[in-house]
Amino acid sequence: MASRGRPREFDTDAALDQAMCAFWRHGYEGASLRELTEAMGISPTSLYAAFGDKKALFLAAVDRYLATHGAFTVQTLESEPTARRAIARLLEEASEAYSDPSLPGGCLVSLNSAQCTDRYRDIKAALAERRAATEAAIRDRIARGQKAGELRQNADPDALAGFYAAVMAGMSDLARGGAGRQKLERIAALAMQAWPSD
Amino acid sequence: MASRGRPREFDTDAALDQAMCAFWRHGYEGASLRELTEAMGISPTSLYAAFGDKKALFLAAVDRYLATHGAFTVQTLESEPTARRAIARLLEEASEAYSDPSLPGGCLVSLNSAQCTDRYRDIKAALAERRAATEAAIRDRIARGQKAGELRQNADPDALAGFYAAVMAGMSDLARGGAGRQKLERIAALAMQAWPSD
DNA sequence: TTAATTGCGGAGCACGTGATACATAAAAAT
DNA sequence: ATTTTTATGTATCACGTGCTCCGCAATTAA
Repeated sequence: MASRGRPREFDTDAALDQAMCAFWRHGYEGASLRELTEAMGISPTSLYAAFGDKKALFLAAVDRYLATHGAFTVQTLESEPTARRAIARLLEEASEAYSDPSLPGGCLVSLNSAQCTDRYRDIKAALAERRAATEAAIRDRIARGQKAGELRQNADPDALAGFYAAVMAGMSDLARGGAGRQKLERIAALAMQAWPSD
Repeated sequence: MASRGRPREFDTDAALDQAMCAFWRHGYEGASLRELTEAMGISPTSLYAAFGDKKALFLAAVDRYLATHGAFTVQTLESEPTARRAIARLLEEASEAYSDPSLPGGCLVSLNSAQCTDRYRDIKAALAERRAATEAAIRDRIARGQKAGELRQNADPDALAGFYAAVMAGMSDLARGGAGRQKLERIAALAMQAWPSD
């Protein structure tokens, strides 16, 4: 490999983590270049050389988020034996993750979907894509359980997925407003009452 | 009355309606002075003379919203005979209101609670206050129904209110992302499955 | 040693923001 | 009529934004 010129004086991944936190805390537009560079510990020049522009940095931070703090969604859906237990644990994991006092609170993707202005339609589109992917993953997991005979045949995986996606969005929203883990867990428990028995 | 000097050349209420729409569409920070003045059809000077500053205009627009498009919440909670029917219709009304194609979509208060940056803490606080009031109204309606024997005694009005507030926030969020009335109504119907029978 | 390549920091650019100063216009009070 | 009060339009202001230019430092290639 042996890069030619002067080597980087900062760790790209560590800097990206800091950028992710800044975007998580203040949103895409709310996180100014000044805040970003200060959090990352680098100068604007280095930021643009390493990541392109603010938009590209944000998208990289979103991917980073989905690979770390947001990874529980896909993982949980895969790791439980039944659809019902998968959704139940998904909501429990969300309750814990969204209310973690050592983190900005809520879901980075949900928050930025709501926060981001129409001015940046490509970013909104990218975020909408991720959310749609999550909802699709929920739907697929439910449909799989239905095929396995866990749910009654007239249950609607699409409607259920929409419902649980809305609940998670609402949980993220409330968490951002200061709701604690216990409150989120109560919401999660009540949401499971909507599960079609038999 | 007989105001002393030169009379206004524009209708204050009509201008406020336009400002409300602009804030609803683009959020507090996203609605620039230029957009506001163009929508309201007045100059910056007139705006500041009539409403104070951007912050005061926004708060006035929020009150206007709650008195018009957002009035269905309180009204519905009061006008139905049982708590269950009140909540059910609340969600149905929200499905319709949030997905109205002739309006910006979602709830102005929810959206701005999520959109508004930490930079404007007083605005966030004012919005949080309104949301808390709505959740309290839901809780009170449920508690009233419980006292009337509609719900079983071990039901938790506080938890239920948190749940339905979260569902409404999620519905507003999804509506903003383009979800139609049918999708919201399915969410509403599933949310009612969480209602404690007997 | 010399040249080429790449990263770094500070200064600063063009632009959009919320908000205002100023002169003028239109009404009531004297 | 003259003065006083209020509203309006234009032309800005100071500031923060995302972003870049330029001179220099640090490394490899020849």
